[in-house]
Amino acid sequence: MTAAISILKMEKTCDNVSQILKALAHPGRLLVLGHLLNGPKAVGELTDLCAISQSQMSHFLMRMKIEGLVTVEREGKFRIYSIADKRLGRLLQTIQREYCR
Amino acid sequence: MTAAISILKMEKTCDNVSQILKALAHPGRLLVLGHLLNGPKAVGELTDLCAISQSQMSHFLMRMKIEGLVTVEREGKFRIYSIADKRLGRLLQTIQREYCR
DNA sequence: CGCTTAAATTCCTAAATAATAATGTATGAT
DNA sequence: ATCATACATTATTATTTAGGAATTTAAGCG
Repeated sequence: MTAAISILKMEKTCDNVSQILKALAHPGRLLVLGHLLNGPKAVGELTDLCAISQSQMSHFLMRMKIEGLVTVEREGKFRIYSIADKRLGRLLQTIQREYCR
Repeated sequence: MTAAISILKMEKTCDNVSQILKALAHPGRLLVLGHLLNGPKAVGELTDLCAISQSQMSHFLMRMKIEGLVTVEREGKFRIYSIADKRLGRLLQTIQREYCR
């Protein structure tokens, strides 16, 4: 029974999964991820796009980096953030498809 | 450009979406929803399946009902909870597919 | 009616999260 | 070496959330 397997897996993974979802579950961070879904961006770009303070954006990004949702790479004096992996991309797309219409 | 549309929608919906995700983002509630994905269940059943206290389960269910994730109906002295809609079902399945393996 | 079971509600305390402001650090340009 | 830019870090306070215990409500049964 496939449902039973899912539950067994879920019992083992729900702590990690809920950590990930907590990192997603914020209007500001969700919007940042939405923009990153369109491609990697520097902090300043994201700050402009989301119209929030530099400090708050930095906190958002730090949090999401710690949780493994985003990755950074340096490019001169900029830092370019990206969606960390395909799984998150697919999850975000599902969220958009189901709830952003 | 479909991505731009998504961002516009996301700007409008991210508060609501993040509310929903917050309600999901808890190991206990996630597990409850996992069980409900297998079909409607009474509070006592869920309490046994998840091995948590009656009080905590009731808190979980109340929270999720307020956020519209679950629905209740009375059946004698039991209260039967269900996943509120297909959208949530699909979201949960995506979460399981991507993160519960 | 009084009792039991099922579940909700209230109350309380601890812990996590969020927001803002201020300060610090690395890089590139002059 | 100095300065501006880009971003991170720290500190602080306010708000939310979590969890447990106790109480309450509602239904069914003797």
